[in-house]
Amino acid sequence: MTTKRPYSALIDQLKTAGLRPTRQRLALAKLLFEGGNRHFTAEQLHAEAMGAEVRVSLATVYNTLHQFNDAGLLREVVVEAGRSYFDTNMDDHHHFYMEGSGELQDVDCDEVVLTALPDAPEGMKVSRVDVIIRLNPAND
Amino acid sequence: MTTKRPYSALIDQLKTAGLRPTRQRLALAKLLFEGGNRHFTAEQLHAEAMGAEVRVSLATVYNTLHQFNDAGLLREVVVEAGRSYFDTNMDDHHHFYMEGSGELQDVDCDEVVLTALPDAPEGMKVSRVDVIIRLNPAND
DNA sequence: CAAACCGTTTAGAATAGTTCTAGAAAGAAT
DNA sequence: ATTCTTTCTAGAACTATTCTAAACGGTTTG
Repeated sequence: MTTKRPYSALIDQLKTAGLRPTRQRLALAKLLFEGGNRHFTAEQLHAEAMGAEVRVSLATVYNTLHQFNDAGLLREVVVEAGRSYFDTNMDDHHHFYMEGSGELQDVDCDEVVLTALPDAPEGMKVSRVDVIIRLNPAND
Repeated sequence: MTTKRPYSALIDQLKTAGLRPTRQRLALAKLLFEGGNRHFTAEQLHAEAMGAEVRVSLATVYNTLHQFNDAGLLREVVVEAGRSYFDTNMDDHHHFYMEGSGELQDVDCDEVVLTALPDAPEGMKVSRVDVIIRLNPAND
């Protein structure tokens, strides 16, 4: 077993990203990256941390999420004005968005095939292509 | 000339949508739909209205934009958390988004070809597919 | 045309989500 | 240990948006 150094992988990831492995960052990273991929808002993560043993301020949650985003450990998904979602799945993929419940669901990248993309305008380069499939309850 | 009934088309559109053609709605509709397609935020439209002859409250701008959106006269585009953009172009199309400047640009739908889309989950139907091509300044 | 009716507008307050601030705490360096 | 610097915190501030209650204005009716 490797229980002696429980979070060495996480610590290394943080260090590599130029982030000191503080108690708070480790605790949040643990919540986020242990177990499968997740979608959540800052408020949700904060509530979850408070519910668990972890005591972090909301400001720290926001800071940490942005730092993790910049470091490529997670990504922000914009589907709704006035609310930021984050996604720990860093594979190339897209999203279903349930407009009623506000729920997000991953769509594997091979299920959405983009066979044509326009050239970026002069002096610009594409940083990312987001495909959001908005869903409503069917009433058949 | 047809200056006698200058906005009869707009008036009819509003009536058809179940909206009374009030002074404010007509003035905003005029700003929005005369001249080509546009991207803007509520604040921008409000500022523009104030700059012109039109006196409308910000709350009315928000109300009107949502009513127009629901009526299918324009559509909301979500590209950035914490800020709503609206687009008067109702043709099927997608968007470039300049992450630096916050500018939006239309991408004709035949420039983005989606050859595969996943089935919507049970009991759901697709209401819209948004493709957002995020751009950054190239530094070649 | 007047009166009444109800949708609409308004200014300002309220709210939600996020960011900022200044001081306290805690890793890291010496 | 001491210093140095980054990070954390609570709470204030800020931004975009929505709500509220009262005033207004189209519209319909008599």
